[in-house]
Amino acid sequence: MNERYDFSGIEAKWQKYWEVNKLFKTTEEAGRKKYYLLEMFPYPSGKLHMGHVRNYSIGDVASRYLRMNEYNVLHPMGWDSFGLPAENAAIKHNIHPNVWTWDNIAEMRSQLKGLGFSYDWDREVATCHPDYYKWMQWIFIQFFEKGLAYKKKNPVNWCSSCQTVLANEQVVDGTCERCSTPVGKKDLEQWYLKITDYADRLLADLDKLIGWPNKVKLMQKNWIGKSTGAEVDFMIEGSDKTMKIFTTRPDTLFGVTYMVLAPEHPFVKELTEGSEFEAPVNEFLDRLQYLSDIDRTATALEKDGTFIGRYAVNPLNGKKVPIYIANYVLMEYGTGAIMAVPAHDQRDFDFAVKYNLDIIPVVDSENPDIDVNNLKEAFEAEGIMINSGMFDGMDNVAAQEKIIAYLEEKKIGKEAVNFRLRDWLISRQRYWGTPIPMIYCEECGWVPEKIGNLPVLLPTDVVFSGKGESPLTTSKTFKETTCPKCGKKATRETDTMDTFLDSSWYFLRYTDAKNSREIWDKKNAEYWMPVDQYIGGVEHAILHLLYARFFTKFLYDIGYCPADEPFTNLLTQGMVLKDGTKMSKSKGNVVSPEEIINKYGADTARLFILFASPPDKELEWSDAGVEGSYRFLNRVHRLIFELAEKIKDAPSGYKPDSVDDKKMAYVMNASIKKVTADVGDRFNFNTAISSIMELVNEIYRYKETEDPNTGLLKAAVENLILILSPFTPHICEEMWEHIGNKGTVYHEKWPVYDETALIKDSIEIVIQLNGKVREKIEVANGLNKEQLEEVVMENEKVKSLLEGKEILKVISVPNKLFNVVIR
RNA sequence: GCGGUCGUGGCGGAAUAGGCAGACGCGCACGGUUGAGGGCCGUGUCCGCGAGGGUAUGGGUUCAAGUCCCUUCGACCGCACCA
Repeated sequence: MNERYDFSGIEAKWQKYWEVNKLFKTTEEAGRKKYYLLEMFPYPSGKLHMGHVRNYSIGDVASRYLRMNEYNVLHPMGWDSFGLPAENAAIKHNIHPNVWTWDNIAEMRSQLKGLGFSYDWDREVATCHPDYYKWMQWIFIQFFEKGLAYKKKNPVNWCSSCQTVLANEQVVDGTCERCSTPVGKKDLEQWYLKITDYADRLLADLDKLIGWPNKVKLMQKNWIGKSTGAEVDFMIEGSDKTMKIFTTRPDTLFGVTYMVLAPEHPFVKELTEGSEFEAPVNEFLDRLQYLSDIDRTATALEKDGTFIGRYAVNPLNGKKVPIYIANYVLMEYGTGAIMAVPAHDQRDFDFAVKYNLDIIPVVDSENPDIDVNNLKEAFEAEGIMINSGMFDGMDNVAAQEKIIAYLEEKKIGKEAVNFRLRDWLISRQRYWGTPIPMIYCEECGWVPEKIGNLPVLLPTDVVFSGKGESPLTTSKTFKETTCPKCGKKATRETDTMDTFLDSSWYFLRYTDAKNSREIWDKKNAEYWMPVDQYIGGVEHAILHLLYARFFTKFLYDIGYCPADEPFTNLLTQGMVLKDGTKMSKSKGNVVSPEEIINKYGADTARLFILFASPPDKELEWSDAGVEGSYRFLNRVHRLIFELAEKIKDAPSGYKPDSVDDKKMAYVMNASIKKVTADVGDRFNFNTAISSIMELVNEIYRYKETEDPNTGLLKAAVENLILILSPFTPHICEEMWEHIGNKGTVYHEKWPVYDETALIKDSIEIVIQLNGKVREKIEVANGLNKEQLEEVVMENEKVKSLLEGKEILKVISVPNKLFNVVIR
């Protein structure tokens, strides 16, 4: 150790030591308490950004802390390495996606190592590696064989810029989540995963996830969007068709004054063909088609529709009501058709007002200010049934059940549940993804590739046009094959999988990353799963986390995963901001980790990023703050360098005698306690670090006192290095060695604090009058209520404050405060 | 529009179970060390001369409120015609 803090020398030295000694290698050890700590793996875009540094610094502190607490910690890292940027780079720079991706991985891996993160690199995975996507294909085939993967033709979201379809989840405000291009519709035959079969479980099991932020659970809940109600059949006059609708308000059935079909509903054409209404309906449909998805879903969009010339019959009261098509009814939700009750639904109300349709109230408000016969807006609250025949007078909530029972009895409807969640469209017309391992045979239909033939390798003889169709179709060797079932000529699926599939199970592969015989040894999954702590950005609250839960449940069902939820605890870290906004190239406010590491070292970068803000909140980047962290490490370094000689021959025990000794011992033990709680229980690294700073300040003070106890000084120095080591491991290794230790601080046990040192002889008591602080006094520790009252009342200042006042009440809180209520 | 989170010094933030508001750090000021600068060390730093006041706003509960309840204002996030 030099007198000067040579961070680059220190960091290179210890990173090499860790690597040579395989310090972070983890093996399954039966009987030892395990902890699976996982950070979201990155997309290898080129270089790390500050968000990565934050994510992985949080994880690394937790990992190192847990290891010092003798957990067997699985802390892996890998690459979410399929995806569009590689392909776009290929088109732009004429470099193969494979080359581009692996170059980036090499660069980012070395950056991660340069930050000193304690990963077990022997378990590294990359989703673009055939050893990985082989098992991705295997999982897909399991889905197919269980009937959960299917192909259907449907109008799908199409991004004209990315030239591919998008899942519903990837459409944000009507635009592509990646490039913000307005998303259009295209009728295509695509592969889907039947996530809707798991909707109920995905919803119900959210309750089990007590270690997840409520915000994330709520977002998932809303996304799944379960609503309960009824399906009701309405006869269409002069047709053999029945119009099936879904409603959450069966109690309002008597208030139906018109019906609406979604414009895309298949009935529309049939019911209008050849009639005088065909022309106006087609005109309306043309007008709608013209609108983009954004316009169509905009809030401000006015209700618009047209009568189609047909009538439906209300099965409860036989009433004839007109059928409309309207822009506010969606084909994708429910049955694509609704009953309209303008009196009790605001959308229907708006539409009825515009087209001068009847408004019939069937629920009366108990609030006298609301006249349901003269509504200014829909009355959507609860009330008493009216105009509803045999149901009149009932409470409308109770009436829902009764009406459903009646519908079921008459076989005109039934109780029904609807989800907002749709099946997951997983086909992508792109190259850089896992080939879908399916083969189409004229005789046998869609047949999965034989397991023994996996992986279906990505061909390399392809053309990257970036246009419309999967590049795989341009391969001369890929498409033509034979049917695995009947042996006849057949063709391969040329689409690839959405990369979100790859990331839906990587955490399981880490448990046995190099297994070439099977996806993983079930014993390993049994040992490590579930992930105890998952850490990543909140931007994955819906997509990735929902898909990962879905995969885990499926793999659980087929016996490959011991847990039916993947992540016990979830920490969603906040964004890294600069000047109040997200760092981005276009804003020119990016601070690169590389430049910070070169200037101050990895330890300073880690320390600052953990100190500046609690992990789950946003972090405002501050160059001055980085300087401060660097200054602190220098201060620690100087302290240890100075004291090393002094404590060399110090005794290993100590007995605090003087007031200074006791204070030193107190701060030392309080810091250990605080850091243990903040890191171990709360993930509040910022306050842990401030407590370590207080310890450093106290050691600085104590060493200058008259006769510092060298044994105590030694203990303080050792404990300081130990509790600081998860945050800034390199400098701590160096200091640990410098004060005469062999080996690595990483193998040391986390220090325990001495509770007795935290008991002070005397305590400062706050004295309040009517809740306002008026005086503070020192009293002996441990006085009970009565003793405390006695001491306080003897106090001269208190006596004078109370003079001439009437004491109404006293509140005595031992070791804390004393409040006198006076008049 | 609906749902949620959150408003604390000049700044990042602390106050973990209702009990001393502003820990720790940044910045700033002054002093020391130094040939100077930087670095380092020390002192001070919510407002007010003071009594006192103070956690966006106004109210409530309580002996006691940053913390619990309600009002208003503001910021941010998610969803957005889901029948």
